[in-house]
Amino acid sequence: MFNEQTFFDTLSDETRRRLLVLLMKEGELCVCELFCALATSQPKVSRHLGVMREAGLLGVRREGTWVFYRMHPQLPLWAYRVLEALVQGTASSAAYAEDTGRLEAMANRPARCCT
Amino acid sequence: MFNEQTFFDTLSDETRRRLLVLLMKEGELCVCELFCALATSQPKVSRHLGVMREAGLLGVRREGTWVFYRMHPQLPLWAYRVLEALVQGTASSAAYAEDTGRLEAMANRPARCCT
DNA sequence: TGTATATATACGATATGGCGTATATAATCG
DNA sequence: CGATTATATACGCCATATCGTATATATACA
Repeated sequence: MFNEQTFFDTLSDETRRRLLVLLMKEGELCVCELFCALATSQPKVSRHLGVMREAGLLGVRREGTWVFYRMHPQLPLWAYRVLEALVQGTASSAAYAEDTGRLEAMANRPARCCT
Repeated sequence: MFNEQTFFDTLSDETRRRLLVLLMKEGELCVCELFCALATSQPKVSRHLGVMREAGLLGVRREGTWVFYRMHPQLPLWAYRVLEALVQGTASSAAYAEDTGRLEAMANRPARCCT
């Protein structure tokens, strides 16, 4: 079940907020797309995704060797509204533009993943 | 100016969230009302209020020896929406009911303060 | 079965944040 | 000014979270 404290702990980390904004906007992304978009290391992103999955924030789907993450379909409405407000607040930021820029610049995703 | 990281750091603490919800609902409260409502110590509440004031989340008004806190009037819209969603998520919680219960049970506030 | 790719986890080090207690500041009033 | 009430800050302690690096797991494919 969903815990308020855990939810806000999640939001207190910038990396996790960037991941959440991307997933809110793009719908579903694989791990390699996410750490490419954020220009950071794979273990770092995996750890943060794991935290959010255990917190009930994210849903996961495996397809071959790729793992796709998305927002959890049964997220409480109030939590979803918090995230929508976060997306709104982030929309015009330079950091978000850079993240989406790298995501869109990534060739053949996820078929030929970054390394 | 308003910092996103600082804002979410604020929300990661339960005491601060309880204070924010009370201020969102009640509009303006003095320090003694707040630490009575939360049934906790005065220094603890003062420190958290100070953190939120410096973060640009709260406005302050002094009246004699009392200090009244309220939500900052120029809070960014997206941040206000986050807080509205938090209020919604908290509305039916037992903790919130207890906080408001203690606040309303407090006699002659703020004229004759607790202790 | 062996290798390669994608993802997850373990571990030690470091940094940060919250707490309780004590004390300092600020304002009122006699 | 001295005392009282209300609020703010200082300090030391402890718990937790994040990071980088290394390694483990899982799947696909030759």
